Amino acid sequence: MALRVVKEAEQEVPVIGDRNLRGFVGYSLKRAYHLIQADAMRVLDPLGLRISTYSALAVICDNPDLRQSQLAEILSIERSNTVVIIDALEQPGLIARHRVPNDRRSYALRATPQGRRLHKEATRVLEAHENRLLTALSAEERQLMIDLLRRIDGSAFSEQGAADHPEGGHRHERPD
Amino acid sequence: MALRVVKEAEQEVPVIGDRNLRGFVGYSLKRAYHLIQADAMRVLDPLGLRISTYSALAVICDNPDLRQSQLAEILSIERSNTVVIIDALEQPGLIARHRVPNDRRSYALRATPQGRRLHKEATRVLEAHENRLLTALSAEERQLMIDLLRRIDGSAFSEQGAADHPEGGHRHERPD
DNA sequence: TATTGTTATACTCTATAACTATA
DNA sequence: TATAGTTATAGAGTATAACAATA
Repeated sequence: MALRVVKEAEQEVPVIGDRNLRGFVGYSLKRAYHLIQADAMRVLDPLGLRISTYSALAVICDNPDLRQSQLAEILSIERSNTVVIIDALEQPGLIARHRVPNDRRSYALRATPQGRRLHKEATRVLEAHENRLLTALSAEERQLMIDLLRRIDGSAFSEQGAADHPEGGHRHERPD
Repeated sequence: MALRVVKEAEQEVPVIGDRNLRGFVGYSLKRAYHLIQADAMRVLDPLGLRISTYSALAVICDNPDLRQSQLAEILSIERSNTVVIIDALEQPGLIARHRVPNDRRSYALRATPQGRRLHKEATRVLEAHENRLLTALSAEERQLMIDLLRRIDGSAFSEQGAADHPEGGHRHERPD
């Protein structure tokens, strides 16, 4: 009994927690993204897809004859990282790399019928997943969220003063 | 000239892009998070911090004598992953592991004066970073965004019907 | 038995540099 | 020379299982 009193005394439950971190959009973004991403991975796994391969498959289905570098630009990933993703989609026959007559450097990516079928099924699965995870938000709030996120994303290409500093693209200005 | 015409004809600029993916909150979340995270890493680097170590330092500063397992719970990370983070903070003397008299298994984490100083500076740097990246959003919209994200996060612990199933915490119910 | 911290390991996503073959 | 695809490699974050010390 005395032991229990001591235990409670030393436990000293923190009342602050991460309250101050919550003031950062980035921190709240990270937590929400992690939850959704983990569940998305879980529901895609039985279909043999990961988030990256589903995203690529979706873009390829919607943009026939896309080239890999265009895919990279659309998804904002590095060209080099598209290779393994494309490989993972081509191997099970979900997409195919077709040669382009006029430019033998590039491939025209096209989804196969199986790829389109799997894309449809995965999309249904993901919609159910979001409906399950986002019950706390109304349809309007979900759209509002997407719009706000889109504005963060879009502002990356026109930051404050970008027009005044035409040199632009100064990413790594290590001060050392 | 003829070559240029052919080139334009084959280029076939995609007009869809990721439009369908944009309908997923998870996708927009991922893109926005990635932008913010990359810039946060960049501005924290000169201070010798990463996002994970800054977050841990912030929580430790705000919750003196925190134990590592409590830190893990607050940040929603695995206990095992706190070890390397704590090490990275203890090594340069930003925090200290103090022994707890009543429980020799656990440590009481406390920030040093240097740790508190660096935390303050890093917080200023991160606030500037968010102000720079989130110019597209008003202060009210930023708070709205945080609130919406918090509701996604919070709903993880009280999904639909959770009140009816007091066992709670059923995270990985693999259907296989 | 249960819990705290720990180690080891693996997986996902991302970033960079350098190479090849074409243009 | 510039571009498309590729390879190799590294880093950050996360997840799981198993262990020793302690409760």
